Amino acid sequence: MAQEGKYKAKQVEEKWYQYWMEQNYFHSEVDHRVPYTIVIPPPNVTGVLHMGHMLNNTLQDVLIRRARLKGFNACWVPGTDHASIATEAKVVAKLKSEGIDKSDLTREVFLEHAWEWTHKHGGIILEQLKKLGASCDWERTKFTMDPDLSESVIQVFVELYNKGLIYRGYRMVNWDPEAQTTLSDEEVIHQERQGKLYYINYPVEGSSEQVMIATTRPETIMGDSAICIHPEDPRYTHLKGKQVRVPISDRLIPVIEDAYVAMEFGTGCLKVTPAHDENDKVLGETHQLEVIDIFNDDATLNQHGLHYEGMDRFAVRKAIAEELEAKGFLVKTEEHLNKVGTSERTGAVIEPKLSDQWFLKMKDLAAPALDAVLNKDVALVPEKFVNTYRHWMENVRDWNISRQLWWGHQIPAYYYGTGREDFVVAASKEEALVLAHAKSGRTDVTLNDLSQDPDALDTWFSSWLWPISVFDGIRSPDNPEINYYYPTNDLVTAPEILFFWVARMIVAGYAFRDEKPFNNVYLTGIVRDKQRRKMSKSLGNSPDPLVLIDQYGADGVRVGMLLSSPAGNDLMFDEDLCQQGSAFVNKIWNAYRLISGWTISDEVGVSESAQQAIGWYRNKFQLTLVELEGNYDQYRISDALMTTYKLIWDDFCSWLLEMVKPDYGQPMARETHQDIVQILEENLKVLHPFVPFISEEIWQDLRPRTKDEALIIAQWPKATAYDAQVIADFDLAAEVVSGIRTLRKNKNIPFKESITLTVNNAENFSKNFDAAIAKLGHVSEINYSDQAAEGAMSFRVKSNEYFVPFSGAIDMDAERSKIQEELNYTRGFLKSVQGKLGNDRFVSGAPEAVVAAERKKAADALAKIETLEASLAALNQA
RNA sequence: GGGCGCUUAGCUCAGUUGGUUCAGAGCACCUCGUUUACACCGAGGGGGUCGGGGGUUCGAAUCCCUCAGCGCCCACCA
Repeated sequence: MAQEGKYKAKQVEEKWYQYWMEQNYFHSEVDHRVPYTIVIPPPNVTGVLHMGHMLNNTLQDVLIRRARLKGFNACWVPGTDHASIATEAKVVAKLKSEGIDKSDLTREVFLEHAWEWTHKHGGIILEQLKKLGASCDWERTKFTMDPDLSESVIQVFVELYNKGLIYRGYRMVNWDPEAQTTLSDEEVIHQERQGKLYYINYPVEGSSEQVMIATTRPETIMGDSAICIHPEDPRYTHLKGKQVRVPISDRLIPVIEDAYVAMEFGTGCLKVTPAHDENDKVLGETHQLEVIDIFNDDATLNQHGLHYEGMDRFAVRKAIAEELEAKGFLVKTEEHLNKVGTSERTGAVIEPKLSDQWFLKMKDLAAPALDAVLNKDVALVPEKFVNTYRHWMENVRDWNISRQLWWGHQIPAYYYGTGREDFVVAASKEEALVLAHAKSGRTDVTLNDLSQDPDALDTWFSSWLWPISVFDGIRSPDNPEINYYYPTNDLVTAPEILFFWVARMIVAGYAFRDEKPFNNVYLTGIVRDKQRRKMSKSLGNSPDPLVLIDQYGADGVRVGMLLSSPAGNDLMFDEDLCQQGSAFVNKIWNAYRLISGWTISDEVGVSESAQQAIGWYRNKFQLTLVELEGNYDQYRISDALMTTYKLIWDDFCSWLLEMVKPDYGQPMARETHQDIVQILEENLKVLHPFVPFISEEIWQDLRPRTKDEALIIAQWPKATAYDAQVIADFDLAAEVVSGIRTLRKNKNIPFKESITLTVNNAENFSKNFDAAIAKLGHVSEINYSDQAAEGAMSFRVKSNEYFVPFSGAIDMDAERSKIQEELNYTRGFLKSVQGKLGNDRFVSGAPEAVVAAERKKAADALAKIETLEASLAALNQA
């Protein structure tokens, strides 16, 4: 079918995506084939597509489509994450805009709102992925709060608790006063902030002396329980055993001694606030100090804050500093740069807070997961992340898995009394009751007496099971699906969640299936703008992916994303890349237009140049397949794309099609056309993972295809042996063509005007591509001669010299100086090679092959000098 | 404060075990070219003392040391 006009990406893309869906090509079921599985990093259920998703999912789609073409049973499981803190925050904000406060609602009513929100916005992002061409098995779409996945989470919690790995502890945790929940250490981002160091005097009881301490948080003096000095600090020996009076709150607190204090920092004297600092808490325990929590959950001061009660911590800091100064306690302040922990989600400054939380012991669980990565059972790509991973795993701390949120999996712990240990852990309230009876020894406890822990689990406590739970491998560990699809093959995700998610999935894999969750982890870079800023909504520097797709087509955007994204390196995104992507798509389309527009004839024979060209391309294609294999094996996807890009643009379009193209107005031999179509079809297969839509469009347009013959499920080109000599010979021929073109350009010989070409030193010239050279150089006749032609322009390729008679006046001087220049260069080159060969240490020290290569170079250079000298002499004679 | 990594053409990046098939690719740029698929094009071309310095070696973009700049991860010094 002859094709006319521009390629209409949008129409084509909608058409084929719909067709693929209708034909169910994306769906995978257990069968006899080898599986190739990817589980998607589940995006937030109410999130929208951003550039990071685009990159990530394009990569996954490339991998899955290639696997499908290679005959694997390709299964890409999509889904979404309930993202407890992010989603809850959105719902809270939405309610607030309607004048509803979360605290006015019961848990049940709030959850109704949350579900409503989820149903309304949930899955939008998956619809957006379809626009990109993502060939996910949509029938398998999962959500981390689906009933089966939720059950898996609860089951795992109960199991780990029963094994003694989950415990409830009163500990210092990271409190986000804005979201009013705790955060794991990983969710805390340390930022450098310019702050102040306040020097404050505490009066020593029973003396007129004062002792000066340094603190960055003067507002916490209300919670002070002691002053701490180093036991060997000579400056403070006299304070031992004394008491001091806390300014403003006017309480007496002891002076304690502990080697923890750094004598050289500040004044070497430290105030101890056990409720609000991790280290102080340890000191407090060692020295049995009082714990005074001065904050409410929203980080305003409570009754311990005296007249500051109800004020925000930062306002108090300022106010209290003023009061201290007014009362003469504040000695001085200094500028001080310190690291402040902030919430990854809300940006609020983290408040260390003592509270009851649930923890998972990580040390033992982490061991097999660490080994797996170190011995490359699970390969991280690029490898540099292994170091980071190891460091984290070797120093892994217990995981705080409880969150003071409602949206999520409620912790399956049930309290039956007021004592610290009056609780049981069970999958259901009914089971809990049985356990409660047993544990308490009381049979009068009823279901109504049981109250479930109000906290929800950390989001990652469900997503760490993802590769297992999507195949129901927790609840039913022996089902055929999990046995078939697990472990999955590749995981494609961002390095920022290496610890949050990837590491924990590996831990879960070994903990619950005694097997890794995936073989390879491909860590993509972060998508940044041209100024290297991370693309983010708040900066407003991120283009809308859907707008890009609208503008450049999904194929164009996919190519654009992949053009510059080596594994692990950040991607400097620039819309020009999409431009380049759609230019490539356009190029493919136009090549097809050319091919489909040719007049075919049974009357004409196959031209010699076409025959030579097709022979060459088939070899070149095979070589390229080998290269592609290498690119993919190393997850060098952008290299694989570039390899394909050059194959199509340069080899196929610029060389092959130009060589087979019939002269103007002439028809093409049927056989040639068939060969070209067959070659095009093989090209489409290697193109398909990158540009699925246009490749399918052309494939389907070439000839009618049944539903079993779609490109998406075609067979990857078969690898056959190729002749490297043919490729090398063609490279030489291409250089000859280039030589002719340069000469034409320099001498202003228009292409229309045919030339004759004389090859000197013809025994070294491969005649395999003479017709191709003639076609591309518009050469009417090729002669072979041992002698330099006279009255002709010349150029050289390797050891051959090529002459083109020139009708116009020859610029003898220019020719002479050109040859002279080359002669000088070659002589210099020979000299350096000879110098090397004259060096005994080189000849004896370097490997023989290297020395031999140098000798050959010398001989070649010598021969070249001779021919150059002869040419020069001939020129001088003329 | 500790650990890891980066610095190669105007831009984004390749360069596996040190050896002129290693100084490359794509884009951008310059020149010429549009009745014959594509100007989202074709042909041709210019451009880097491989961050600075030192060392090892017959030979270094590649190995070692050092300086400068950048990035990431981890970390409780008030």
